[in-house]
Amino acid sequence: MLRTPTNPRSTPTAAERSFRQFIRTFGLLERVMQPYFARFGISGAQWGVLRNLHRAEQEGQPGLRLTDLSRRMLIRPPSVTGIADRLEKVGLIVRRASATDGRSKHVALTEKGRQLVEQVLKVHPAQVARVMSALSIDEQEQLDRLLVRVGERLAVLADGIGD
Amino acid sequence: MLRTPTNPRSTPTAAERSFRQFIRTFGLLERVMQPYFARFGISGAQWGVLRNLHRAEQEGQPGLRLTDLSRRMLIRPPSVTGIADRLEKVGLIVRRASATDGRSKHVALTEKGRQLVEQVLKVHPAQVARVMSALSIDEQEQLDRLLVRVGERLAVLADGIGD
DNA sequence: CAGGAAAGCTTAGGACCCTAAATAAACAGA
DNA sequence: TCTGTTTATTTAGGGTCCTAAGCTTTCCTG
Repeated sequence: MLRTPTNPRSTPTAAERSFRQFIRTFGLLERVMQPYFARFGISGAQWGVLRNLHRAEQEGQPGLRLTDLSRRMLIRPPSVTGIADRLEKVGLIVRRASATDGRSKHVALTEKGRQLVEQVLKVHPAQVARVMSALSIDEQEQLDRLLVRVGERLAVLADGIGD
Repeated sequence: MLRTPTNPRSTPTAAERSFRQFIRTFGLLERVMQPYFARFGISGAQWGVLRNLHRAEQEGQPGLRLTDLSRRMLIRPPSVTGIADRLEKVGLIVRRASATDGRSKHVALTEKGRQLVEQVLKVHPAQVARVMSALSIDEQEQLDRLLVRVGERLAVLADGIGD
């Protein structure tokens, strides 16, 4: 009844271990970030929208289409619709019809939204550092490079799905 | 209107880059794994339950409590309840009252569930390898070590949440 | 040997992600 | 120009995760 040498359970490969650890660590990250964002009354996904709108503003774009947000955040358009609905309901963003394209809607920060983003930005770098300071700068760069490589592979695999 | 040297946007730190890349890469992973599991009619979370039950069986445990699953999968008990509900509805697992503790319920694979797990296990290592083969074995081990360290830090941070 | 604390599970409600399909507008080629 | 395709958004429905709160059973301490 004890494990035998031929039992695959006894020798997980490096691929299996890193794969599992990746999923595990991400779960923990969500556990930490959710209460952090909750302090500001938002969720992680909502922060993603707000931050992207803020960046766009700083680059001279007064707003973004929902499709742009979808592409930047790597989520599907229906997911963006839902997040935008909730942010609009609490007055952090506004939806406006595009002047040039009757199909699309632009989404932009309200003054209230802008202020919230700036409030979060005051502490956000410290929060990110708090998490990543488990690693040295060199190791952070190493991790980044490894994840970029895995990400590129995943992008290829994700593409090949719609057969 | 152009970026100035003092604009934080111009110099993301290694911490910020690796943090962002981690979230980004995980999103891509889900995008790839979801359709993969869908081929078997299950979700990633459901696979997590089935695989844990299968492992428990191989170690001589005929079933697991919902709380055990919650701890192994790093998710809260109510989430396990939902997943178990759906797996039970399609006949892949069964819930049974514990003989020794009136509070808890044991969950176990049905024959149908066991067969599904074995079917998935036939191709799963290859799928994991397909993703992780973006890295050499050495790099996979490096990634694992880095993620373990970040995970340990996150576990500490997650603990300190319930002030 | 009570009565309160802790443990295990579930329900309720909110936010998120996805796919599939419905609109509506823009585009493009015959 | 007219029709067929593509693009942008939304709706509908399923599955996951969370917190808060309720119920039952067990544990433990006075």
